[in-house]
Amino acid sequence: MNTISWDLYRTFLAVLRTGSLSAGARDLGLTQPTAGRHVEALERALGYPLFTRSQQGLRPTDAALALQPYAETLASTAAAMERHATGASGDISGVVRISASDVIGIEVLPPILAALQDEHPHLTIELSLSDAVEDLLRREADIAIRMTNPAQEALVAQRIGNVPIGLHAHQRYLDRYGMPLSPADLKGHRFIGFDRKTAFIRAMEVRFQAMMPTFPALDELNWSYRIDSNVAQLAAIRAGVGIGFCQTGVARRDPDLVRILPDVFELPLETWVVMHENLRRGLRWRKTFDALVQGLRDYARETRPQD
Amino acid sequence: MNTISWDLYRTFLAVLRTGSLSAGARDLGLTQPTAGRHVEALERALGYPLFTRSQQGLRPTDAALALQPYAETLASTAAAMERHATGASGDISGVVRISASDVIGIEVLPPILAALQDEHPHLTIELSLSDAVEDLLRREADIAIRMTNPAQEALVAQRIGNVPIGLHAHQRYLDRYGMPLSPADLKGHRFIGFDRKTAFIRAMEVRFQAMMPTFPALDELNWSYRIDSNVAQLAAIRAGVGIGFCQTGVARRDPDLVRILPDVFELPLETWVVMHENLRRGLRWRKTFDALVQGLRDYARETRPQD
DNA sequence: CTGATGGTATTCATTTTTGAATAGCTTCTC
DNA sequence: GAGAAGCTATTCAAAAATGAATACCATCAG
Repeated sequence: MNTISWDLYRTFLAVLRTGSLSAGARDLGLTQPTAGRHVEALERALGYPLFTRSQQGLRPTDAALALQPYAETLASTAAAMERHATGASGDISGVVRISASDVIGIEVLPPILAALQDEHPHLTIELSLSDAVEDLLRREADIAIRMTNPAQEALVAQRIGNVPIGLHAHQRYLDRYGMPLSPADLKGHRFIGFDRKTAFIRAMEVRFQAMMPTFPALDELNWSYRIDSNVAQLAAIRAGVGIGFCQTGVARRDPDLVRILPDVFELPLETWVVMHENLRRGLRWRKTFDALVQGLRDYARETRPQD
Repeated sequence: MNTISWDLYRTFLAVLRTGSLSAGARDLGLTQPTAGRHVEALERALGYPLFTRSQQGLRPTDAALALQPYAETLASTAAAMERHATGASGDISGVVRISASDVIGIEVLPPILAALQDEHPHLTIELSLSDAVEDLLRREADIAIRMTNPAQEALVAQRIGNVPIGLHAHQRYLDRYGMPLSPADLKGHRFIGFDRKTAFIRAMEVRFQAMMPTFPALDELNWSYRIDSNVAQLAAIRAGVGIGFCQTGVARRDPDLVRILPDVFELPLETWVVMHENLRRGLRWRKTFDALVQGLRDYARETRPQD
């Protein structure tokens, strides 16, 4: 019995992801006939079909979908291996992949990483911005900036500190609609919030109401601008759309953003930098990790009222 | 830039594991020249050597060793994928890989699994026996029998119960050397123990001394027969070599094995059956999981004094 | 209805990969 | 010191995988 070529798994995944032989082949730098042959060979090896062919693409069967997680793991591992492999080991060069939330990635990381790259010009940074927690054990990223204390073993973690979330609005908005001076004042204002409520948001709402009993019920507020992206919420705050949530560290940098009711509303948010411990010995990850810890600590320090 | 073929990683790993092109090729069903060409191609793609060639094989460079963990993950994932893929999905057929300690795998599992296979003749069982905890998240096994409460998420776990470890000896040994009736009596006896002390053993020793203050210090006992394998320890107990540690459930099955000082010495040992939650829907894993839980619960029940 | 776009299947020449055979080296055993 | 066993490197013919070209089908916009 001949074992199955791993390359077949790769094109299988590409076809599965893209939904067609042509697109999958394009992603892989192959041609459509070879992609077709790979899928065919895999199906022959397994003894059952993985896709139902049609003129507008290939629809995966249940069996194919069941295999997808494995193929995804293969892909992320191979990508991590290639990242690790490229770049001389003694030098600080090659690729480091960082996972962070979109706000951090857009508002906070650029200057930190720019300075790092100034120092190490051969270092390439891959930034993966999403609130989905990428799995460091599965090597979907090398280093992650997390908002939860990482309990998993095999990870190196450094606590940055608490960068709380506060309520903010632009000065222009406040000039027109007035500054809320008590929780009750909030009821008349326009609020920027989430569009669809994820499980995380829901959980936070509950925690939130429990923590801040003087705060009006969230349902009673006027959520007049709803968008899921935190960055887009921030943009809305800056544009004077209304009052929204935002990390105090980010808001503090913009002189026109004003914190609302700082004594009443404050949602703590722990920040951690986390890395797989296998990477600890690699110079480039170590340096990047240290730079992130340092840079984020500086950022966290800005957060505290210091003036 | 052309991406690296995943098959190169596979032969890279085989060569790394076996230490030579020839042996690696043999494992993979290839020939030595192709294995050599694969390694060469990988080195060319990365831009640095992975092995130093010699007449007696290939010695890996540091860079190669750094890449090994990734390749191992690839291999175990690909193996899991193939296991998952073979066997029709509606039927109970294909391969299930179980990880267990050697004692459990040799003394307890055979009848359970035999009954399961009687019922499902197309089911193939792979047993991986070691005390090394195989990682279910990394798919090194499908189902594991663990002695610790599995804290990781993404796992389905069922608690079996407490199957404590007790001191045991063969009747023949006791006839000749006498039955210890108090902890102090133990000092004159011959003991069967571990050869090299692992971190786990050391930790258990500490816990042990703390739990059983009336027990003599372990250093004072006469460890006259030392062997790391638990199965070999059991064999030694059965051969009348001396007094040794053994799961009470296993010992109870052999009428000639006598428990020593049951009221004084008892080391609790929790048992769990654990599985990756992705496999919950697969019929063959579900069935095997259930059979293991049922069979081990029966085994645990035997343990309790019931006569 | 027509043309553009994007998909699969098939054919065939070309390129690439592979294996068998062989030479040459080292180590170990008798 | 002879011989066996195990290894790498190289050569060359055979086998396998690939890509370009093409036919053909579905969908959508105008």
